[in-house]
Amino acid sequence: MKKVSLEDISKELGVSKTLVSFVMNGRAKEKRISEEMTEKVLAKAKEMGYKANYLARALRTGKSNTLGLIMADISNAFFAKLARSIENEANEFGYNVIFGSSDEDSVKSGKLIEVFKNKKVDGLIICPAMDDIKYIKRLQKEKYPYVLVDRYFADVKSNVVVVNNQIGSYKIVNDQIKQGKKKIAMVNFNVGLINMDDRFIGYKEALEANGLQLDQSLVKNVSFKDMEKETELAIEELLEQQETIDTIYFSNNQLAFLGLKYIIKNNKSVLDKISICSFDSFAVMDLMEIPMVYGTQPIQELGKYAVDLIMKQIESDTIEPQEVVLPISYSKEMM
Amino acid sequence: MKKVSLEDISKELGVSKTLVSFVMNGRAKEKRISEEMTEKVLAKAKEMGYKANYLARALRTGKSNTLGLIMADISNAFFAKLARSIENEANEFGYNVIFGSSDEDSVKSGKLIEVFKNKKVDGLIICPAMDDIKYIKRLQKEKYPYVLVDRYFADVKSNVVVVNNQIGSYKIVNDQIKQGKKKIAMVNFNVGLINMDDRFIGYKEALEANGLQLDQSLVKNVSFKDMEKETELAIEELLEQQETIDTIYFSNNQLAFLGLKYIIKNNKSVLDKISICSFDSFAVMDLMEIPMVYGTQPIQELGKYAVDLIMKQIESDTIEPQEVVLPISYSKEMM
DNA sequence: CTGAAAGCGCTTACAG
DNA sequence: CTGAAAGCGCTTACAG
Repeated sequence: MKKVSLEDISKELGVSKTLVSFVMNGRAKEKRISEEMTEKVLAKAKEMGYKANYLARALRTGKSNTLGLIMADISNAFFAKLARSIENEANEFGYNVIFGSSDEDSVKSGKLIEVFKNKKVDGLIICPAMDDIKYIKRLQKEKYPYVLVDRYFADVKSNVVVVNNQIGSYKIVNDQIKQGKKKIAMVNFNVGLINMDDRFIGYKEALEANGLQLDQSLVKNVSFKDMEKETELAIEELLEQQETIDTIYFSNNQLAFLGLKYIIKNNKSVLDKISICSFDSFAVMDLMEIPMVYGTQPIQELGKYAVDLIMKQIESDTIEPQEVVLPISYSKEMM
Repeated sequence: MKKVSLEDISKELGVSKTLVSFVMNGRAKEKRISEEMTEKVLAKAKEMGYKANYLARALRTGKSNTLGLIMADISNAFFAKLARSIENEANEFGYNVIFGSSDEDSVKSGKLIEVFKNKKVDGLIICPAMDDIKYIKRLQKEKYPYVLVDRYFADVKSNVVVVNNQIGSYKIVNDQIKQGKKKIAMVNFNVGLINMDDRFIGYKEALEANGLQLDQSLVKNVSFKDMEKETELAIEELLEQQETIDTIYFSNNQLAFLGLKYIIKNNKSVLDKISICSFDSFAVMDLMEIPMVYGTQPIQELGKYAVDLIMKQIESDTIEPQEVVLPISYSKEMM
């Protein structure tokens, strides 16, 4: 392991740590340290293979140049891409990212928040689980820099970066109706997350706006824990009423994936009669033979804005919480 | 932000920091601190909302309880799943993970290694890019705990966790031949990575073992940087000779995805004549109408073994480098 | 232009 | 059983 410290260099050179520190941090000019001294220090540092210990610096300055990222599950394509986008933007500011997955479990996210704070991350980017509101409130009170991505809480004024779930959902469902569909089923997450709720509201409003009745038997809710099984069950139940259904609308990519998988395996021909649409896309949707309508979230932008908002907070102590709402795009022209 | 320190508690209670530290670290019994004292400290700590500053602890103990993870690109499904597996296993040991993507660029991975080391991660898990061997050699010399995943270098004895690329590849190609295919094209990465090389070797050996000639015009190499364009070009060139081809074999999931996308868009019918197979799978392969043979890597195990190997190194200073080679599984029974 | 010294918040020999 | 003190490796007022 490395062990050359500032002190080692200063001793070698018979100068103070202060001087070496200034030089190593590029403050030589500012501190009016002579050119030759600067050169000498730099040369010696290189020769000895000096590398600053960021931990020590962080302890002293209170800045770790590390961001904490908490998502439901980094192995999910949406979050994986989000993580990458956040990583890239964080790098632009000289930051690294430490991450953790909550599995939509508030106990886990609570622990992650705690640990990351104690590791002195300069800010937290969180895709909060349902019951995380208590932690978020505390962060808000402590003025700890954080930003919520993908989901948020109506009760806490936060820095937030999300897509417009309601409008996006409305458009997709409205498009189905305009195409003549009248019995549109929805498979949704029941994790109590506002983004999922909004997608449901968009669905409902599209129905209403077109004079259609909301039929609760066409709305299926699925939990995170038993996602696969419950999605399959939901599909089964829906297919039992298949004469009365002409569209199945999935509220996110995972549900769409699981649902389609089940349909294709067990009852593929039903796809001739029933349209599929999804709020969210998964990678190869458009490689499949099944025509589908789906939204695509601007993940790059979500990540970029999230980091930018964190940085603003880190740089200036108090800023008014900002809400960034981005539009989603669609797989084909819709009205 | 938090600011309650050990000292604050010790002052409140009129005891020493030492005592408080022992109690907070659960060493009260061991240090024979009285029950009541222990209780008092714990109560006060809770009351004041004390949280240990891990940075300070790390600086003092030399252990940060953080692992550095460097992959080509965390947004790639393979690496995303690997990251998750590593996260889970690291958590078991009380560790967190800081990550970075190299984009197969050795300059980037070099920087990441440096930064993570200076942030004092206790170990590095690396999916090395082609020219990373120089960094790996240095880590080896410094006895810095690290493990290579997915790829390795024949020149440096390292802790390594990989799949058996050569055998896996052999089996897939051999299976095609047994099914009567004679003209098997391969689309491969030319990033100079040993895992990719091994997949090519497996391909070659399967041909040879079956008395078939290697035809270089059927082997297409693609770079990481222009992956999409070059894959499309490769497919185009292969399809020009389509009378002479009966299988296209992709050496990883990304190439398979891009290649299939292009084929489906531009020349779907060709799939009636040409079989597709892939070393690696992507999520929805088996939802597609196209029959495919593909391998599936034991990603969970890769991550688990990687962390376990790192932990062994962290716990005992010197261990003999170990190589863990895991088998891949296949989408259907093969001979 | 340069240095001595304090301090960030811990842990851990050492001493009693 | 408990405490005073050193030290991890930095940065930064303060002084000259």
